[in-house]
Amino acid sequence: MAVKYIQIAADLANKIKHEQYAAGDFLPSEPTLSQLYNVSRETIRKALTELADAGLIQKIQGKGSVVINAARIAFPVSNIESFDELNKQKQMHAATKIIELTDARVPFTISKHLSLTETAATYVKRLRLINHEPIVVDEDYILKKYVPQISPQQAQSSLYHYFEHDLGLEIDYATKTITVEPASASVIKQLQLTNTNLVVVVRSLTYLKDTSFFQYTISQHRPDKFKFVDFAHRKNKNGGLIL
Amino acid sequence: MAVKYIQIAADLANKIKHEQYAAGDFLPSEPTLSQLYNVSRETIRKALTELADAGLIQKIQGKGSVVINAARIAFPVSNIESFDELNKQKQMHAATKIIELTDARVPFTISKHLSLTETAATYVKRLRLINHEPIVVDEDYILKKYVPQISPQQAQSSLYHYFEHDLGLEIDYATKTITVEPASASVIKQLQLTNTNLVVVVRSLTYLKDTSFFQYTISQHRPDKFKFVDFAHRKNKNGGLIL
DNA sequence: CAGTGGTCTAGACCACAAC
DNA sequence: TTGTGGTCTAGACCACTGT
Repeated sequence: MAVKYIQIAADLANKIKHEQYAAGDFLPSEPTLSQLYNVSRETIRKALTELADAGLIQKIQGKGSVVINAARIAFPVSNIESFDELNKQKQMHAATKIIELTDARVPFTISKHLSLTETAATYVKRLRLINHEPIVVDEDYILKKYVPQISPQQAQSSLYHYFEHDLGLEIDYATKTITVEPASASVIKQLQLTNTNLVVVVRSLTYLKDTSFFQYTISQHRPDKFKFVDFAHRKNKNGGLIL
Repeated sequence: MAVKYIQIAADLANKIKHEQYAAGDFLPSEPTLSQLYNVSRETIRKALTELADAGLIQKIQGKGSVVINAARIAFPVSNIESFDELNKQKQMHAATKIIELTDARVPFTISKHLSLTETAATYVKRLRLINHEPIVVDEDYILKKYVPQISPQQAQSSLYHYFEHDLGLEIDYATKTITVEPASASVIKQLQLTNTNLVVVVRSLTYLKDTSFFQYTISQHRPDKFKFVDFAHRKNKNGGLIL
């Protein structure tokens, strides 16, 4: 049996999705929900906080919790999603072509920055295609310390699935930068760029639940196929927590 | 006097910043902090949750809260920051040049999508320069319903400051998309693009605390000057809350 | 005023990590 | 087993929104 507030959040999210609570409606008040689900009010509040963080509702003091217009748009690359997960969600035909799979060391620019002691890694370079069009060139450095071996079969399918389900690694967070940069000749060829030499570069540093650095990824996207969707609450209204 | 858990979070954040708690260290346990600050444990937990959301610590069940390597990188465009706020943080010389300031209506592609009833807006087009280089062309549609008048002086400085401090509007959240698109001839000229005709386009829909739509912004960035930094916890491990 | 969400408490029990 | 964080409760008081 899972945790109550997650169950309640999932239940409410489902009702919002099926428009039992439509956009603009108010949810029942916290005391009411507390009775409905037969839990304490704090538990209801945790559930509602989940929904607010997910952008499904907006809490308004003195009034209630409003369901937000769920007109969200396509292809979110945020929140540490993998190519494979994206693919499932969007029901597109995806394919992966391995370009390289060797041993390597995490680039020095990264390892010095993180003061890594172990830099032995597996390097994987892959071309991602959607509906038979090349979209992304992914390069991964995966620390040997956590994943000693990666087979071509594993690189072919979802590495995340392999890491999480088969190896039991728990990925927790990532820092990501997005820039636009000129591509190398080989990447231009692989992505079949014609009118430009620019690609969108997403660099990710991925960490495990115990805060250890685990993976460095460089994704080079075709600029005409790239879309990043973000939902953000305004912050720093309070005590700061800056930098 | 502000809220306790925010104060505590700010205090801890400060101590982390000044390396009283260094990266890799564990914070005192929750019961210990509870005694130190003379508050209940739930209040401590709220403070720690703030720090975790901000990416300053990582909570590990059974072990404690670790201070995360704060080697975060520059120029975060996330979390609904304004050009002006960015400028202050980074201590660069910024300037704004107004290109256009007229009445207009929110573009139909947006208004139909949000089923707006009121579409009367002020349109502002501005060129942003950093260290005397053109960086961004911003176009804003601001609903007249909330901001009847915008003077050139106000458009020249920070509109956010005007909205929040002078008008008392409370901006709460935004949805944002990032794409790469060919620029118009005028934008190419304004941004002084030479080797490319591509710009990074950030489109934002901004909402107030009462969930009402308030502003639509289109920012066109010089690709060589664009950088987006993101910090994300992995989600969807729990009950879902998908889409 | 009554009803809403926001904060806070003092305790309880559970899940996990380390010894 | 001990100590850690994770969940949950039943109640309290405060701040804000409406009437």
